[in-house]
Amino acid sequence: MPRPRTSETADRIRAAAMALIAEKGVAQASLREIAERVGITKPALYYHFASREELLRGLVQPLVDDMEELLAAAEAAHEEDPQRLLADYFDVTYRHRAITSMVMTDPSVLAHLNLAAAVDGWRRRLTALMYGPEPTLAQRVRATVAIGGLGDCTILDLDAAPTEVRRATLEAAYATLGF
Amino acid sequence: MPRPRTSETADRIRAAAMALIAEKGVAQASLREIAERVGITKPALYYHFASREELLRGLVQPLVDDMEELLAAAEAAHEEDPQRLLADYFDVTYRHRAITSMVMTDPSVLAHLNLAAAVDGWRRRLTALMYGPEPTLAQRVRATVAIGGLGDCTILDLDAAPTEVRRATLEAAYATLGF
DNA sequence: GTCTATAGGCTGATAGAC
DNA sequence: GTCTATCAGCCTATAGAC
Repeated sequence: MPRPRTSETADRIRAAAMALIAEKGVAQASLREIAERVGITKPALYYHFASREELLRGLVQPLVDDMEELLAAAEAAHEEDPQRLLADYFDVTYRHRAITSMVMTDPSVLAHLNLAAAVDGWRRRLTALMYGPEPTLAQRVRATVAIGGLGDCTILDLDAAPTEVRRATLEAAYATLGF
Repeated sequence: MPRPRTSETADRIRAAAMALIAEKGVAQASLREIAERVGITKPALYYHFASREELLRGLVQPLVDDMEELLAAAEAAHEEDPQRLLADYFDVTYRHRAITSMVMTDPSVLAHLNLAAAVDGWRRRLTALMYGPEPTLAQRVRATVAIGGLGDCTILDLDAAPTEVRRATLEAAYATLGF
């Protein structure tokens, strides 16, 4: 079933799926309703995506790819500066904040796509870069609070300029780390 | 439809539902599978619960009740000590960590039970107690990181003594607040 | 690329016997 | 309190016409 690399309809389907999932969660976002919003019928979706799961996987892939690339680069460069690491992590989650928000609002996407372990791995790898390969309990807790809380802030509605939110969030997360 | 105040079967149903939701998320926890685990048939559930929604609501109610009670008491006493407030908040979430974990793993329960606004209100009320009624952007961000990150820690598997996890978590959250 | 029609399975929920 | 039998409604997915 050869399909074009990029399809305008496929993009509209993805956009409709994202919006619907943000509103009602993954499980409630049915192909019927997605098709309805795009203005086509349900079977037409199957011309653009082999299955519902393939559609969902395509939604989160940009975030997954960028995060893996960031961590691989940081590990290769032995990047140890916590402020730099937090900033890079924030920027990736913020760039894909529509996806971040979707995932944080309904993490069952991760379970359904077998991505929960990957996300857990991101946290552990980030912690290892900042505190070394065998962090203490206190260090693991501090990293968890900083990274988890940072994620909460990227999706928080603060009616403030993004640059200010970014600065305030990075300051708060850095204070948590206790360096 | 008068039913006994406490029913051993109802408790077993709730336990099975909690376990199943923890494993597969709310949407995937069907009445059929819950009944199967309890060892009864699906219609038998309806003797104990009027609907699936009533069953779900009963699962999270203990956490909701305790948290509302904690906040009402803190507000009545004009409690302002951040360390005390964080500790009380941690203790409630930890006491109900099975529920906390369930909610954080799959927040769509909250949306389905119209509880998302309530949880958001908890964070705002806690922030107001610590920083006053009109916190700055930096203060709101710090409170969000501290409270959100604290929640992450109550469900983190750290293979350490609970008292140590508690101490480390409260230290990290307090450091975030920047007092 | 999109359609109509349909298969087959799962869901929450109810009726009524025991 | 629990059962069997059953309902309508929703789902993902496919077949085949245009």
